[in-house]
Amino acid sequence: MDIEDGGAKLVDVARLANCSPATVSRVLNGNPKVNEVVRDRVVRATRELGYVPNGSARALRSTRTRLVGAIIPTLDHTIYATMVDALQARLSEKDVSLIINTSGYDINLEYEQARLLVERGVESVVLVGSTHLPATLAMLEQKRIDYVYTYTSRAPESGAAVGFDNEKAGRTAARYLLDLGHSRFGMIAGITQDNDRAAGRRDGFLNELERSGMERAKVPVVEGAYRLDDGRRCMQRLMEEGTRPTAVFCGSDILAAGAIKYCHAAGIAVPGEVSIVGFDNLEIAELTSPELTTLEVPARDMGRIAADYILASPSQRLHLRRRELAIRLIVRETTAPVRR
Amino acid sequence: MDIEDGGAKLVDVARLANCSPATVSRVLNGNPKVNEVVRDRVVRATRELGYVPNGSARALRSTRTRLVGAIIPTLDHTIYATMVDALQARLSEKDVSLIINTSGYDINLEYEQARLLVERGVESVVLVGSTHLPATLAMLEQKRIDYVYTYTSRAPESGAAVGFDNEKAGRTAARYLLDLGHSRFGMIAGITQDNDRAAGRRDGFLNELERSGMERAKVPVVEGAYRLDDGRRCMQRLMEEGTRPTAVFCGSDILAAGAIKYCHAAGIAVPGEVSIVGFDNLEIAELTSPELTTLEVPARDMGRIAADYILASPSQRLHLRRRELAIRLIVRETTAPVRR
DNA sequence: CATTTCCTAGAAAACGTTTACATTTGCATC
DNA sequence: GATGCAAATGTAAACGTTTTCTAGGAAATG
Repeated sequence: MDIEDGGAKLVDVARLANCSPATVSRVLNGNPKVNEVVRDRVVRATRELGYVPNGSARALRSTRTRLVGAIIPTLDHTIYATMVDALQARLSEKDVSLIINTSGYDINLEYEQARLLVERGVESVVLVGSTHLPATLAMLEQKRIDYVYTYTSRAPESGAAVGFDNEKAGRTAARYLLDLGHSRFGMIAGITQDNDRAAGRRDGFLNELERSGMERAKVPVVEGAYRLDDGRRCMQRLMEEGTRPTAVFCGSDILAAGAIKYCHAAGIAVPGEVSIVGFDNLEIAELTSPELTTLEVPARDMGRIAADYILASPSQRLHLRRRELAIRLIVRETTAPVRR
Repeated sequence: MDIEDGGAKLVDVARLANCSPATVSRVLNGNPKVNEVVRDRVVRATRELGYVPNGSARALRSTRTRLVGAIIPTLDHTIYATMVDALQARLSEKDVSLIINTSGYDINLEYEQARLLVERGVESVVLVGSTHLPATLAMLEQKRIDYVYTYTSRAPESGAAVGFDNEKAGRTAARYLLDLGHSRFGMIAGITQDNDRAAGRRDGFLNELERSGMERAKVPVVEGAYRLDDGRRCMQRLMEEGTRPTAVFCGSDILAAGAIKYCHAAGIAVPGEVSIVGFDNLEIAELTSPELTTLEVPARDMGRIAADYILASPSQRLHLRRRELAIRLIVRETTAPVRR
């Protein structure tokens, strides 16, 4: 009986507790119909042997893995890291484990990772945005794995969405700047290729401007990756090419922070000569000087609510699908009425 | 043959490819000794059925899960998120999945999470720091699961460490400030309870000052959580109580950023009246004004190297254990020679 | 006291793979 | 032409649980 080696198994516990494996299994799974004294023997034996159940065997037999997968663009961007943090925290309260994968904004890579997740037997998948390979969704549906979109309110046919309306958020930024009297705009968007959120924000911004009589084509839009340097470079292009805007909307606080840094270096007053609005409300929004006016993305809430959806029973879920969260405008110091 | 339902199984593939399950298994696992034409039939059948192997069954039979676990304090702190990002990226190249857990700096919670990871059958565990419950390590060792410490160079008896020497880093900060001529110091440390890294930095800092003749007890040390607000509050205490220091070392860039904000608000010149050194070299170090002098933590490298260790064969591993990375001092604008 | 009911616990059959071992086949060798 | 060998494939027994079904008593009922 060399239990030392691989570790004790269920039968070892059964033997020590002087009962059948079935009974041990019942105790472990909280099955109520087992005598108290027997239950006690089992619990004691379990502890004595340091028994840890074999999850694979358990999953194989019961067809329940208690595993959830998440595929996000990157963990380097706080906005995603925070969502995952909240998601994991909530899931682990219920002993559900989270496998995380980063796709680097590449939907083909995302497909491969989804495949691996399916193979692992995840019961749900958290995805970011609504742009995915049809094959990815088809695979999940075929395997009866439900998935949740985040950072968007555009819900899939069959599935859930916990997020916000990026287009509306873009409109909000435009509305705010218009109300400050601005009439010459620019935008630094995230890379919109395969990124519905970045594209949505841009479209909303331009739509609202158009509705107020601006000519869409005359609003310069440059795209950059979510890095300080790109923000700097993009701002430079905006300020040096064509007529200089007095108000710039950035698709991320990082881009905005870079833009502010450029202005400092170039001697352009913020918000005196140009107003800047960011997006995300990261911690850095309080660190730029002047402090950054921005739109708050409820990353933590999304993670928590996505977890709640996943943990809910099928009947509860019906109410939880399609949850649209509000985006708040946080006014700080980088915006001001246009100078006459 | 209702394959539609649960999805095709290995036997279904075998039937369609007109061979035995064993052969299908061999093809799937890249076993070389299978005829090319048969292999081709199998591959075709696999694709046609959209077959995805059952990971649980596979893991149960082969005793290999290709699963790795990581338990970190939080994903909200960029320094950890970045490490995990790199770790995951490297692991997924080899089709190894990463389960992540956050412990919120609580080593009891860490134990529970380690337990769950063991149950899931992870083959390795990545831990942060060297302070863990003995029970946690005992469990891992008993189950023959190897673990890797990160953010520290203090390696466990049986196990690996990829990180840096926190004590030495603290000494570096002290040395640098001493060389600038400072003689009145203060420190804003992270919470040192159950946190060997925070404690190590503090000790190193104080040790080096002591070696230069300072009286250890006369150096005020306040602790704060890694949040802007705490940095602000701690700096206030440091500047208002006792004799005012001319040089402050902070256990994190976040704390340093808060400290700088306090100085702005209080009208204290940085670095004119007080020099500030941070720790981590986060993106925010470039966003404070003045820009923050700090020590760079190689988060991405740690993640990558930890992954390399995990993926290495047992024989290769011997060389990879105990990897100490260098900490670089990044001089920016928050430090200056002491004013006479 | 016989019969039913209820509850607990055991026996044994799954779950979908991998793999040790056995078998077949084709070839080369003597 | 028999024999041996290697390579390719098949057979069947695991892997460690959960769960269905059945059995054994004890308690309740008539």
